[in-house]
Amino acid sequence: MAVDPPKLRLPPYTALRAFEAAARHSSFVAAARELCVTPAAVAQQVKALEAWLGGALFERHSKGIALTPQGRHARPALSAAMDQMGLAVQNLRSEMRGSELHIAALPALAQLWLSPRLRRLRQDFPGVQISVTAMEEPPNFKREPFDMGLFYLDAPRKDVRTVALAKDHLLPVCTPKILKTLRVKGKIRLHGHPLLHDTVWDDDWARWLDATSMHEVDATTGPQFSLYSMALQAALDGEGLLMGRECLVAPYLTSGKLRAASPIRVPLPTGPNLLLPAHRADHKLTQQIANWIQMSFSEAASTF
Amino acid sequence: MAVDPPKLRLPPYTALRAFEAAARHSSFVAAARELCVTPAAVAQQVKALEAWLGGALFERHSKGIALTPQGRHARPALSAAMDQMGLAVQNLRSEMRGSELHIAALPALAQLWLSPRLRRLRQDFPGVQISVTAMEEPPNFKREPFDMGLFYLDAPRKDVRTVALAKDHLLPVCTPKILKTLRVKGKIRLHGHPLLHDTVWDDDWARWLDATSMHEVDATTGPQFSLYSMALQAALDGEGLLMGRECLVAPYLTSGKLRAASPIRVPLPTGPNLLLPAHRADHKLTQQIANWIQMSFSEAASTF
DNA sequence: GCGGAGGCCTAGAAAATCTAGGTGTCAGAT
DNA sequence: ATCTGACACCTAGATTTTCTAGGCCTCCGC
Repeated sequence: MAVDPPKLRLPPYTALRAFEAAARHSSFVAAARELCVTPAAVAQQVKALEAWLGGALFERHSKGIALTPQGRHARPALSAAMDQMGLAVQNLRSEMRGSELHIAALPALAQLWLSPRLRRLRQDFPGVQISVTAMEEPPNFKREPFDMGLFYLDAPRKDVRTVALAKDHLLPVCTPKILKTLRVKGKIRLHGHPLLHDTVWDDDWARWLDATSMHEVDATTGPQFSLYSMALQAALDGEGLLMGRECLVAPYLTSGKLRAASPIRVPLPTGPNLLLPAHRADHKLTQQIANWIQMSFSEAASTF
Repeated sequence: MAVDPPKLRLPPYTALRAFEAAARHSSFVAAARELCVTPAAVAQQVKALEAWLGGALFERHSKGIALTPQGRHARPALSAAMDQMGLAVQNLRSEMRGSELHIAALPALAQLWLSPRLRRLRQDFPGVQISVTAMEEPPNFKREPFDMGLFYLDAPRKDVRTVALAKDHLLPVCTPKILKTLRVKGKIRLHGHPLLHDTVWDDDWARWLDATSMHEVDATTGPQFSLYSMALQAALDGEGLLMGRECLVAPYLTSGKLRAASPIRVPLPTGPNLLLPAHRADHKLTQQIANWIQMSFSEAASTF
C-alpha cells in the first residue's frame, strides 16, 4: 500500500493505435500499410497490448484475424477517441500555422486539373502556402492533416461535406494524326492502334465499349499506366487511343492537341468531388479556397 | 507530389501528453511530477511539439510559464481527447479482467477503515480480486484505472458521483492510562502530554482548540506523523494525545483501547466520501461493492 | 547579495519500437 | 496431391524515441 503510488500507467499509445488499425482492417498487413510499418511491428504492439490487458483481442487464423467479442466491443470507443485526438491536434496545428492549406487529391486530378490552376490560385490567395499531396484514396481527415480533398466519388460520404464539382463523361481521344487513320469511308473504326489504360481506371474502356455496343474491340489489351497523366502523355505522343475522362482531357480537346475519336460520350457514375471535413467547415480560408475551386470548376465545365 | 504519400504523421503522443499536463498545471515541474519523469523530459517534449507545430505554446518566464493564446485555446480539446482515450482504455481493461476491482483511498481510510473490512469484503465477493492503492489526492478517474475512491472531501465533485458516507467529528483521544493523569479534581486538563499531529491534517488540533476556546493549549508543538495511522499507533502506545477523527478511531473507543479526553465533539466540514466515476456507474460489480461500502459505513456509524 | 525555485541545455543512458529474415498454416490454383 | 501466395508468428539486433544527470541562468523574496 504505497503512499506514493507507482502510477498505473496506460498502455503505450502506439499499441492502442496498432490495435485500432488492425481491428478496423481486420488485418495486420493492412494496418501495417496504414501505419507505415512492417506487419511484424503491428503484431508485436498488439501482443504487448494483449499482455497488458491480460487477454486476447484477436483470434488468429492462419488466414487473417478476427476480433474477439471484447475486442469488437472496445473498438468504437477507441476509434472515436483517436479521431478526437487527431482532430484536436489538427485544430491546434492549423491555428499555429494560420496561412497554410493542405490539399489531398487523386493524382490525376492533382496533375491535370489542380496543377494548371495552382499559379492562379496562389496569385488569388497571396501569402497562403498551398500544399498538394497526391494519393489514391481520400485520407481520413480526422487523423491526417488535410484541409480538403479532390477525388472521384460516386456517393457522398458521411462525416465529410461532399460537393460534386461536375458530372464526368468518357470519350475516346487521340491525336489528330491518329484520328485520320481511323476514318474509313466516313466511318470511324477503333482498330489498329493500342488502347492506353490507366491501372486504377482499368475498366473505363470496357465501360465505354459496353455502352456503345462495340464488342468487337478488345478492351483488355494495351499498355497500362499507373498514372492517368502518363497514359495521357502517351496519347499526346501519338502512341494510341486513350479513354478520356472529359473533365481531365477537356483542355487538350480545346487546344486541339487531342480529338474525340467518337462523338459518343458515356456518362460516368462517379465524378470529381470536393471533400470538406466537417471540422474545417467554419475555417475561413478553407471556405474561400473551396469556393474558388468550385467556381473554377464550373467555369471549366462551361467550355465542354 | 508523391503518389505513395509520406504520411504526415501526428506529433508523438508523449509530447501531447506532456503539453497537456504542463498546460493544466501551468508548470513543468508539476507536470513532471504527474507524469513521473524529470522536468527536463517535459521541457524537451514540449519543445519538440512546438517545433512540430512551428510556434510557441508557452511563454517562459524565469518563474513559471504561461500559455500563449494558441496554447490556451488548444488545451480543452486536447484534455477532452485524452480523457476519452483513457476512458476507452479503462473500459476495455475492465472488460477483459471482469472480476478485478481497484480502489483508490486516502492512506488513513485505507488503513483504518478499509483494511479491517477487507477480509469480510473478500468473503462477500468471492472470486473478485480487490486491490487497494493509497494516495493523498483522489486520482483522475478518467485517466487512471481505479473503480472507486475513498477520500475526505468537503464538496461533491463534478464528473464523479460523490456519496458522503458519514459526518465526521474531532475529539481528542488517548489511552485510559493517560486519561487518568489528565483528571485534576474532576476536571480534565490537556496538559503534560505531547499532542500528536498528522502532517496532512495539521490543523485538526487548532480547529478543535479554537472551537472549544481552549487557547491556553499550544496546537503547534508535538511530533508529526506523515501517516495518520502512525499518529494513531503512537497514541495507542501512550505517547500522547491524538486529535481523533471519530470515523477512524471509533473501533478503539469501542474496544476501550482509547478514551475520549473530552466530551466535546467538533464537527468537521469534510467527511469520508465514496467516489464513483460516472463511466463506471452502470458497472454491476462496482455498484455492488459501492453499496457494500455504504452499508458497512452506516453500520459503523450507528456504533458511535 | 544569497538561496531557492523554476526553466534550459547537452550528452549519454535506457527504453521503446521497428526491421529483417526465417517458420508455420491454410486456401485456392495447377 | 502439390504448389504457391497470403497471412500471421518469432527472435535478434538496429534504430529511434525518450529520459536522466548534472550544470547553467534568471528572477524573486529575504
